Amino acid sequence: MQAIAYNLQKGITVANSSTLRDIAEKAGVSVSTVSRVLNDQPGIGSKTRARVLAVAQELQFVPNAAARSLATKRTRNIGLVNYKWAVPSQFVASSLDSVGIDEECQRLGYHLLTTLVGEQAMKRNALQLPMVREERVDGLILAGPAIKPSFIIELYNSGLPVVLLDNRLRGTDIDCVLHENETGVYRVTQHLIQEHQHQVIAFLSGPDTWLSSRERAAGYHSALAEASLEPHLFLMPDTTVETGMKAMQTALIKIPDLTAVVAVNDAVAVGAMRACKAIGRSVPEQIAVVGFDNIGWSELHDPPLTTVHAFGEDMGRQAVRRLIELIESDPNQEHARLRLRVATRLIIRRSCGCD
Amino acid sequence: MQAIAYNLQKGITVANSSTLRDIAEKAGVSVSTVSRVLNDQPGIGSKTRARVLAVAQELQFVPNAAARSLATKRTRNIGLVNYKWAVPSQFVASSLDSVGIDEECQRLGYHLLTTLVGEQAMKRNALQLPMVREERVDGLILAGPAIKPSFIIELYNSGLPVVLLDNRLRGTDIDCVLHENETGVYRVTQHLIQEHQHQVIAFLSGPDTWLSSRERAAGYHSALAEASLEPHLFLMPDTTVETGMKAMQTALIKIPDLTAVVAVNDAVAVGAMRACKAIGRSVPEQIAVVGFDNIGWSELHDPPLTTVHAFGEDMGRQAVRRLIELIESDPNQEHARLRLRVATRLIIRRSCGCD
DNA sequence: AAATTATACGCAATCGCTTGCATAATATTA
DNA sequence: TAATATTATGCAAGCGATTGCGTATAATTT
Repeated sequence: MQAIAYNLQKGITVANSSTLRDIAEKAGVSVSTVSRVLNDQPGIGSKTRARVLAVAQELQFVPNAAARSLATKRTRNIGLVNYKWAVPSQFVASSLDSVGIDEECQRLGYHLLTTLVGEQAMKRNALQLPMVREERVDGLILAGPAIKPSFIIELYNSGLPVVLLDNRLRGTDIDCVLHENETGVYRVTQHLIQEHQHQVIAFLSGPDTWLSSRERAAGYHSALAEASLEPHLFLMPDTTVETGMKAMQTALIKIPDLTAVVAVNDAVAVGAMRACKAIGRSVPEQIAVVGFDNIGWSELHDPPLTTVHAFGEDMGRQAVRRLIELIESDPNQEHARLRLRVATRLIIRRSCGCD
Repeated sequence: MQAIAYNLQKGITVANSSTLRDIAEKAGVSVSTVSRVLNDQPGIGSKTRARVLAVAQELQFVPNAAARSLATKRTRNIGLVNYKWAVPSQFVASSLDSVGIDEECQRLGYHLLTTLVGEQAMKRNALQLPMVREERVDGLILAGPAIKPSFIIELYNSGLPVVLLDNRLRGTDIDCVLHENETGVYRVTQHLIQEHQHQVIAFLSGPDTWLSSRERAAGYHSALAEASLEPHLFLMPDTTVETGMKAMQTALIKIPDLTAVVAVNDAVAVGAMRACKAIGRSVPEQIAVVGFDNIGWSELHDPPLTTVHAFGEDMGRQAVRRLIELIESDPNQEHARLRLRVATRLIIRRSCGCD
């Protein structure tokens, strides 16, 4: 093995980055002038301004976050609160949100503090969240339907800007960004009905306390109602593959002539397909199955899953934009509540019967 | 729909949390005394101490992070740098690390700043990372094998505490925490040889620049050498399902009598199985396939994947512990480099031929 | 040219907490 | 009991920014 020569110089710690004072001295002006120049404030002569800017450039000045925060009461950090699923695979769908969130933060010069909250943590007061208590964030994105209403309310009432991701709170005007759940499921259900002439279609739904479940169920219902078909709804306590399997088993027993299933998400859909396979019913020949989310694995399944693509990355981006809007807006000035919807797209593959 | 009544009081913004001064006045002592009490420093009478503590409790005092940082030059934030995969599904395996990282941070009173760096960002100097430039973190966890050596070196040389997760840099003494890659793959390969009498076994490896790939390949090699079998190594530019499929196709053509494959990770293994299915070779009857990671879906695959379980959560936890150790240790005092290995576990399912 | 209004800039306080040093209070020793 | 060593506390100067207010210059108006 050949030794690799890196230019190691640990210990020669990087020089402390320069301060406003350094710039001020070198440019022969006062600290406050420098501050004003660097913050694009008016009232500074163009000549001075140029000189200061030049020196700042030369010294590679970067403002110290702590000092700035202390003076301005703003951190330029935002917090992302995710639910800590007991089952790790549940994280999959939301990981894409994070990508969008991260990118948009970077783009807008914000930093992202993340944290997971479990059932345990949600029993305590939300203001006990470390990042909130210690005033480390200017605002929060609360992601997913599993964050408890009381938790949300506590944060919202504290005055901290908050936006909900993939969730909403009835009776409040908390901003949120959501998938077009209803339309998405409506379309895929309609597809089953119109293209494949299914008559007996079940819906495997998540908890009724989750907005996305309710809305997706609504989409299912309206598609069925439109075709005068009878709905069959199955509620599950969560939306994992395992739960999907169980629900599907129940469904198959309770509805002998079942020919199609729309699942509240892809994980459940996969579970449903496994259940079918387990009792020897082929998908999609005997039972059609469709999902929601379009997670990576849905394409690789056999048969490939027909599903509704959720643009998680865009959702994340929108949430960040809105949150920063709230943060930077004048808190005294009333602003309209915003509910953003991000469109979905039908992804036709084979599990619906298409080929 | 029934209206839901929440106790909304937006605008009644939470009272600014109390400061040292508030406590000092109420307790009739000086600010510095309060500070000393709250930081458990010696030299304060037990009586005063008790009184201060009581008042602090009563006022629900929480120190302001910005002020504290400004004074101490420490943030109690650590940064997590992840590689921004082009293919979203690549995120899956590392998502578990994050859980451990987050938990351990919370436990130790630190906060987690996360960011994704893509190829683009890695071309710039690592010190340009926003969270580093603005001194928002006390240390960094650099996760995954795709972070460029030059990037790592730049950070390390700056004196910022750094620990590598699932990666290592030859010729440096940068701390890292790693899976027991070699042992893990050695075992699973041995299993194929000893329990299933395979003689022609290929290894589908990731880029040779990735430590985990090299080490896993080494495990494969030593198991084969031990049994005097001839190795067949296939290198891939990345480790997605798609790449795995392609690599497997090549392998099947180049080695007609191939009977088993060990994949550098589960995604690749899934790709390999798909390739087999595509040309009608059954797994495990005609070709055995095993993986590494034990991601959620590996159990659900048909056949269920035999693999090596990687304890990602523990890795993350260890990384945090070590990083904080570095952060809080005296920077002048030399400390030994640490390379932590987290053991793996063989998960026998059906894709190897067991039942 | 004197008076008035703008324009540029500096002074100094402030944000909330830490910490070296001085000093008052108490305990120890001779 | 006086002298000395301890212990407990306060003062005040930072840390690195922002910002209200005052003032010397320059520009404008009579």
